[in-house]
Amino acid sequence: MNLVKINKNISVPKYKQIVNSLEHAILKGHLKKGNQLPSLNVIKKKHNVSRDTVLMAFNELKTRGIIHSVVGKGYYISSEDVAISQKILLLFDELNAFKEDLYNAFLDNLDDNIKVDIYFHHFNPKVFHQIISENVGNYTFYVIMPANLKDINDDISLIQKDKVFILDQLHKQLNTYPAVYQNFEKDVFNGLSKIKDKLLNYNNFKLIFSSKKQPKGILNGFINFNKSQNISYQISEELSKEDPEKGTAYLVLEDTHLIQFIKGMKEKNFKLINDVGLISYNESLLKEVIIDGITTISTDFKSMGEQLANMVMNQSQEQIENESRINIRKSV
Amino acid sequence: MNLVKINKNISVPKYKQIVNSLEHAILKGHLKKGNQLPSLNVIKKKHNVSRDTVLMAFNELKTRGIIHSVVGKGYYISSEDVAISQKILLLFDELNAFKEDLYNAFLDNLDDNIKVDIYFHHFNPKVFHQIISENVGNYTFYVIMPANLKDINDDISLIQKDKVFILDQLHKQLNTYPAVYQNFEKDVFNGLSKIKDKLLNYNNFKLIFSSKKQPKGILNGFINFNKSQNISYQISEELSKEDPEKGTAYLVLEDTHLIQFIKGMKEKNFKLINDVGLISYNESLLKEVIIDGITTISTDFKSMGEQLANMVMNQSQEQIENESRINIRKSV
DNA sequence: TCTAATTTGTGCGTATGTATG
DNA sequence: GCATACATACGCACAAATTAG
Repeated sequence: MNLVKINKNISVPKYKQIVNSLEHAILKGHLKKGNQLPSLNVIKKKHNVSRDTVLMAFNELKTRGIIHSVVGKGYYISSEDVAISQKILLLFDELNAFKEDLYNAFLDNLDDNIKVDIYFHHFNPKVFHQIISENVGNYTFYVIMPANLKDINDDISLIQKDKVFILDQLHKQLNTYPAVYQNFEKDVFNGLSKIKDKLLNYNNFKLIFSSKKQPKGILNGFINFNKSQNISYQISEELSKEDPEKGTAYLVLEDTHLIQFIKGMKEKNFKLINDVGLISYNESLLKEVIIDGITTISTDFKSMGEQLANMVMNQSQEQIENESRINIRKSV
Repeated sequence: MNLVKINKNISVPKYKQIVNSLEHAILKGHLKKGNQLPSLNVIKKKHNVSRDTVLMAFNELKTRGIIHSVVGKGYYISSEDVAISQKILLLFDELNAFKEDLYNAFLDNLDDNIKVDIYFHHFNPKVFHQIISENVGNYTFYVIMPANLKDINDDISLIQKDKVFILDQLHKQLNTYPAVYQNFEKDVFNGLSKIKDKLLNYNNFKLIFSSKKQPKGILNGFINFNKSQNISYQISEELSKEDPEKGTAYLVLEDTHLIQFIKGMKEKNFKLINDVGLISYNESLLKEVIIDGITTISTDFKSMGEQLANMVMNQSQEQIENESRINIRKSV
């Protein structure tokens, strides 16, 4: 068992590398309370470092109460409570309102000694590549939201495998990584199924879907639901001038389209439920009080953050399907 | 391998020649991420230049994020992207929806070769201190949103003075720094003045103000306005069970209170304008379509981001008062 | 534990050329 | 022509971190 690893070519000081590798060995259970450490001279010889360098490392561990020394005998593990300060790289797609709940829930459920740095790839593969390649080796864990980016497997595989966690969209290529992901197809299908009676009152169901940013699962869930219920449906990138059309229900993904829809409704003097139906994607505070409340199908961002935090801290390798909820209100 | 070339007879400054030749070496693949550079003294001796000249070159590369240094060890390549000309540290208070417009406008108006890293201090002075002290010397510019944090002058003064820009709240202690700031007192006073006729229809005006997070200027502007118009007013930390009260206008700062207010209104069967008045602080997409639109007084976050970008790129040392708008709708 | 060598980081003083008004 | 500011360059001294012997 090689407890200590030293690379003299990197910028991390040698004594710190010794500390780090011993901490790691304790964390992995290779060193237990009461175990004797290799002597100063053994490490010195084996790794070609100065005796003082090893001593510096041991002194740091001693002042932190993790090891103790017995004169004439050696150094022994006195506590397995290493509490090493961990750093997490959190790579989001973009900064938007929905990140707030997720990020705050993640931080709230992490230990205080864990530091989180946020980066954004803005759906740009080059930016993604650069962020990963420049930070590989600098963090304890890497939490990555790939969004709709494909062909990022090469980048991610630069990182030590058991340090990676995937968030939100879990593509097939990333299927081997632990993840807290959203099953969009199921979320939409199940959400819509819960209000299928209401939806059957409309003679058409329209999805406003911009394929650039949104996960394809939403599209599939929408189509599957309509086929299963024999509902006639349409898919469109944007709201057209004719929208909202009487007798039609709408599933609207972006809030800008939501606004546009409601304005159009007011112009035409349409009433929700009576004339048109409206479902919005992803919950936000204010949707509860728009008109008589807008029905939303939404990722539970708070639970996503909580589960992610637990997963990272326990170094669990599961793939957890995160919840989605439908908030049924008087809009459909 | 000769990484550095200096010709003292040409007009290009020596330190720039060092920068150029190192960039060239990275482009040619002679220097890779993690490689150690020759030490200051080695280059000094070999090329017969001053140690300060080499230091100047290394400092430029450091603020661009291309190399980093470790005291007692040396300089190391941290990024092979030599196209990056500047790196900016952007220190926000917290991640929330309002940062979206600001951040995107900032990025859109910056040159492509400028990199921006985001940090959050979460209103915690210790976190603030740590972020500053860990990153001093590593960035070309530092954009800081102090929020309501006081006693951060010592931290900020660790940074070279002409590299600092202050955002949003400009306290007296930070008065000497360039800034894009909000004059909250004026924003509120002027905003309210524009609808004073409407406000005079109510017999009381209430501000829901939580002193922990919100800038005091809002409070002052509110009080000044009411005194100038002889309007009776109240200030409260939370909405009480009696709220909303008939005949009273409300200025509500947080969206959670906004929701609470509207729910209370519906329970009591109150109508906006007829029974109560409502003004919300800071614009967001959906407020336009809540009931018949909610009047908002709002910082113009987009313009804030634009002005900030111009300011940083021109290294302008002004203090710019950013606009605020009142969006008059049918809620008061 | 002590000494020594090497490294970066910082501050101060000085000198020179160049651009600006 | 003169005064001023700024960028460039050099030299020296000392502090703090790293590593060796």
